[in-house]
Amino acid sequence: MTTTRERLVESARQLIAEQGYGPTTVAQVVKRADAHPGSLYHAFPTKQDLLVAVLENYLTRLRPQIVGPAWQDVDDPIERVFALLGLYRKLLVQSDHLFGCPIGSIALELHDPDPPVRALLVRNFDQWIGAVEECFAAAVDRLPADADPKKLATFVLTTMEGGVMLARSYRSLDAFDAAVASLRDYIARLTTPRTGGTR
Amino acid sequence: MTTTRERLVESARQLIAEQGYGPTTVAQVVKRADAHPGSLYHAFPTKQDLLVAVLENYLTRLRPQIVGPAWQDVDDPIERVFALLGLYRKLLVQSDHLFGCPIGSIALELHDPDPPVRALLVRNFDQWIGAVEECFAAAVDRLPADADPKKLATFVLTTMEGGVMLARSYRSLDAFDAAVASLRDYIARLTTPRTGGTR
DNA sequence: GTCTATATACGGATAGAC
DNA sequence: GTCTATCCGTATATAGAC
Repeated sequence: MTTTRERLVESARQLIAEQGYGPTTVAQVVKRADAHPGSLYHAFPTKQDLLVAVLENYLTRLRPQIVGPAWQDVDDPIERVFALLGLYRKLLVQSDHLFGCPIGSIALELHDPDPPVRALLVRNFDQWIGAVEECFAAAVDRLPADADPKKLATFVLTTMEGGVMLARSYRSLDAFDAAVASLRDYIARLTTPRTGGTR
Repeated sequence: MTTTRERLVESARQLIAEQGYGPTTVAQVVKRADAHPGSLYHAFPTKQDLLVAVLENYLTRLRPQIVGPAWQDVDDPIERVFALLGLYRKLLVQSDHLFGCPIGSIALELHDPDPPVRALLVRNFDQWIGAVEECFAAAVDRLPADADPKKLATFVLTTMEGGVMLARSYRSLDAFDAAVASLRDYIARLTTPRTGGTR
């Protein structure tokens, strides 16, 4: 059983992911949720309040919807990093290269978001970085002594965000794959120092 | 001496960079260009035609406005890669972390751009990658035999785009610096194999 | 707390004189 | 090719009955 409020947030989440925040109208949200304008404005006085709820919802979805499935059959911490990137690749394939990271898309669409929105974007990025940071932290014994798990996790995020951006623009996985392959090469050189070179 | 058309494109370019494409209104463009609606619609029948002109304009600006200044005092091809990233860092500092790559921002704002727009986004990305690819091509003798200059250049672009995205969201250079430092570490390990590890 | 109907503002685009 | 004035659709948000 779902409440009207839950259906509104879910509808808004989908529409914003598909079209962006600006182009998504409250009328569309109301229609997809099979609700009415009065109900929406009762739960969310402004459109931005709805966006805040969507961004809070993404915080609760990262582990069960993204990280969990990606790590389902992968135990090695370093491989989990690339399993996560592999999931984004799968989403690109499934969507015919239309997929975009919803957080990254909102972050770039809104050039100067109001503080509550920006704070939630930051929390979403922090959570993603934190998940990847766990992997590198679990593999510290295979990394150089001066390696910084959080720094590496941030690098993984920039690679994902940049890769998804280019995949959608090029309608091709080439750039995404090139970036991820380079990242894999880097991590391989980090984890197995002094033996690479010829592969 | 500038034509009305040139002033319109320049005004649109600035406003779109500041606010995004959707939020920029033709009324704003006309006002900043000190022109009138009739003139704009004479030169650009639709708002999208104006966007196309802006994206074509960016193609002509990359070398003189971005790449040229970044490489002014840098001859080493590998250092030129990081000088270019350094310029983006400078733009972030100067703008109090509000800067965003205009091409990347438009690419993510428009979830499914019309073909002429998408083609121009691709040409802009291609041109950026091409400039960095030149650097790696000029340094092939210092790279592993199987290194691919274009692949590396694409990786640099994802790092820049992801880094700029995070810098603007966090209002901080930390994530940008972490990504660029990781990239530098990678390139260092590529160019000086079998000697790294302790730095 | 849900619904219908609507106010109010603003956007892109156009008309037509000059 | 430039200007003034304006149309028309649509968007957020509100009013107020139930």
